Amino acid sequence: METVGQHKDSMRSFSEKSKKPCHCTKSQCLKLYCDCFANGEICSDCSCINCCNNMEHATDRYRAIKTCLDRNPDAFRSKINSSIQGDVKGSHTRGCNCKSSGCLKNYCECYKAKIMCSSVCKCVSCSNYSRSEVKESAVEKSSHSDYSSTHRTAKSSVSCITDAVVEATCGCLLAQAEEAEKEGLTRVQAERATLEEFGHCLTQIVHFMFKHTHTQR
DNA sequence: GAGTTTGAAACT
DNA sequence: CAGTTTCAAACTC
Repeated sequence: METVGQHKDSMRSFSEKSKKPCHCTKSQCLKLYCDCFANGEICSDCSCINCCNNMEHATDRYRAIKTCLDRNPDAFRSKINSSIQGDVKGSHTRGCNCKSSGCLKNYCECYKAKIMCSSVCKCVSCSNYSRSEVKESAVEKSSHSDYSSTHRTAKSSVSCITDAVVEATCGCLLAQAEEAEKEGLTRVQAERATLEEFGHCLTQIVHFMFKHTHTQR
């Protein structure tokens, strides 16, 4: 038999899209530290202390919202650009700044949003990119957290062809050549396959450059 | 559940 | 704008 409480819970989760309750203690839920506030929502069923993120404190709340908007007009906009021409991927508008998580834990806003890090990120030792897209990620990596490549190149789209990109491209070509050898292709066939791979690499690079001349700014 | 780690947000 | 502090979530034990 269903209890009243259970019913209430199911109604709640239905009407509130299972909003996560916050546990703020010091921010009064009036700063962006509070997820409810940051999502533009009123606290409900949270375990926060001294909460002012409700209609009883409407004035304080509006004032806090204004303060945030003064600081950043996009403060309440989604930080995720949801699409790149229908692609599943998105990108973080400001990127992350992770140092210790490798961008592989939920501390990382990109990882949490299930998106890969991009050139706007300033993360260190990033591992948040797809292995199957080594080429593209190498392009991206080279322009953010790649400290192994001697010095940082400017984040301009023109400087996409960095050491890391060259290295990744060579890696792809080598892999292709090895594969051709393993498959027992003739020399001509192998050369053709490798050249085609080179073409793919160039396409990726050009796509990336194009993409970022449009997404950045 | 307490304690630690983490990185965004806030502050200086 | 860079460095530091505050904060709450994520994580670990």
